[in-house]
Amino acid sequence: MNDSGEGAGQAAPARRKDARRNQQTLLDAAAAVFVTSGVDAPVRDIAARAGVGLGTIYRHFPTRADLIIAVYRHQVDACADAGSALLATSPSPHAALGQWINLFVDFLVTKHGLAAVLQADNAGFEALHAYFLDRLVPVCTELLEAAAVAGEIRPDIDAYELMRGVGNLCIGADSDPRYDARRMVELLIAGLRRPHH
Amino acid sequence: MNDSGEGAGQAAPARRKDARRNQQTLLDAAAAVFVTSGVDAPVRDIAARAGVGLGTIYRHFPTRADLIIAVYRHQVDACADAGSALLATSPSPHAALGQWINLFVDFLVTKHGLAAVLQADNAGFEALHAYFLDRLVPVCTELLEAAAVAGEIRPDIDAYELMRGVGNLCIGADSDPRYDARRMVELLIAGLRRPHH
DNA sequence: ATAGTTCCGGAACGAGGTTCCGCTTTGCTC
DNA sequence: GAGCAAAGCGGAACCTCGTTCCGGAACTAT
Repeated sequence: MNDSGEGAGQAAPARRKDARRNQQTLLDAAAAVFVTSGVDAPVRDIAARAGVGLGTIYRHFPTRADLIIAVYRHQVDACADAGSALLATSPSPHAALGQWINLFVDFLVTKHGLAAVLQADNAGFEALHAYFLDRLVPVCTELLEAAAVAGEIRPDIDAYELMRGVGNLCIGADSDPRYDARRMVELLIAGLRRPHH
Repeated sequence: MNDSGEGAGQAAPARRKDARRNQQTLLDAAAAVFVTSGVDAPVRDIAARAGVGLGTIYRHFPTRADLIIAVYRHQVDACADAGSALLATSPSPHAALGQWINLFVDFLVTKHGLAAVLQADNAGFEALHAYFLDRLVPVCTELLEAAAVAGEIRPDIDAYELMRGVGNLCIGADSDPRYDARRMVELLIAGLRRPHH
C-alpha cells in the first residue's frame, strides 16, 4: 500500500528514511500496546513504547483514531474480503452471513475497547467509524441481499443498522465474563430470519 | 422517600437547610443540563447552572455517577415497577416482556449518552451500572421466566445478558438518524422466540 | 451572642489529548 | 567533504475534565 496514502500522487514525495522507519516502529508499538492495555491506551504510552516523542506520533497520525485505523486496516480489509469468499463457498447465503458476522464479532471482541470506540458520536473518532463502515457495509449489504433473495431473512434489514447493532453488542464483551456478545449477536441474527410458515 | 437514603435512620440527621436546598437545586440543574448537553456534560457546567461551587457538587454527589443515579433513580424505579404490572395485565408473558423492554429502550434512547455510560468497564461508573442492574435484572428475570414457562421463548436466556445487550443496542441511538435502536432491539427480542415447531 | 459544626467556593492537582517550536537529521549539491 | 534547506523530532506547554483540599462563611443549638 501507499505510504503517504493521500492524493493521486504521481511521484512519491519520498519521505525521509527515518520517518518511514518511525512510522513502522509506531505501528508495531501501538499494536503491542493495544493488545496489553486496550485501544484506549494513552498516546504517551505508545510513544514511550516506540521510544519516540509525542510530536512524532502526531506527525504520522494526526489523531489517535488514525493510529487505530492504521493498526487494524489490514484486518478490516481481510474481513471485508472474506465476505464475498464466504458467499461463494457457503451452502446458503444465510450461512455465509452468519459466518461473516462471526468473523466480525471475533475481531471486535478480541480487540479490547475497539467496539466501544466505533460509536459515531465518539468525538474525534468519526474517521474510525467511517472507515469501518465504508469497508464493511457494502459487504454486509451484499450478504443481506443474497439471503433476502433466497428468502431466508426478512428483506427490510439495513446493512448499516445491522453493523452498528452488532458492533454495539460487542461493547464491553471482554472485561465482563457474565456477558457473551457472541450469544447476543446470535440472537440478533436469529431475529432477522423470515418467520417460516 | 428518604432524603439521606442511607441506613435505617430513626431521627433524620437533620441536615442544614441550605444543604438540602442545594441538593435539590443541583438535581434540577443536572436534569436540565443532561437534557440539553447529555449525560456527559462537564461537572463544571452543572455547577455553574446551579450557581454553586464545585465543592458543593462533590459534597452531595461524591462522583459524577452518583449524580446521574440520583437524577434518574425515579425513572429507573418506575420502569422496574412497571414490570410486574405489565405481567399482571398483559395477555401473555411474551407481550409483557416486549412492552417492558420497550419501556426500557425508550428511557435509554431519550437520555442522551446514558446508554453509553452504563458499560461495566466504564471506570468510575460501576455504581451506575450496578444500580440499574440491581433494579432491573430481577424484573427482567421474572418476565423471562414467565415467558419461558409459557413456552413462548427459549428457556436459556439470562436476564443480565439480555439487559446488557439491550442497553448496548441503545448506545448512540440518538445522534444518528440512520440507526434505530428500537428496531434492533425488536430483532433481538424476536431472536429469543422459541423456534415454533 | 457564641461556640461548634456543617457547608461552601474555587484554586490546585493529575491524567489525557493535542499543539508548538527550537533543534537535529537527512539528502542534495558543489 | 562541506554547506544548506527541508523534513523530522522531542517534549514542554496548553486545554479540558474529574476530583481533592482547605480556609472561610453560614447555620444551629445553647
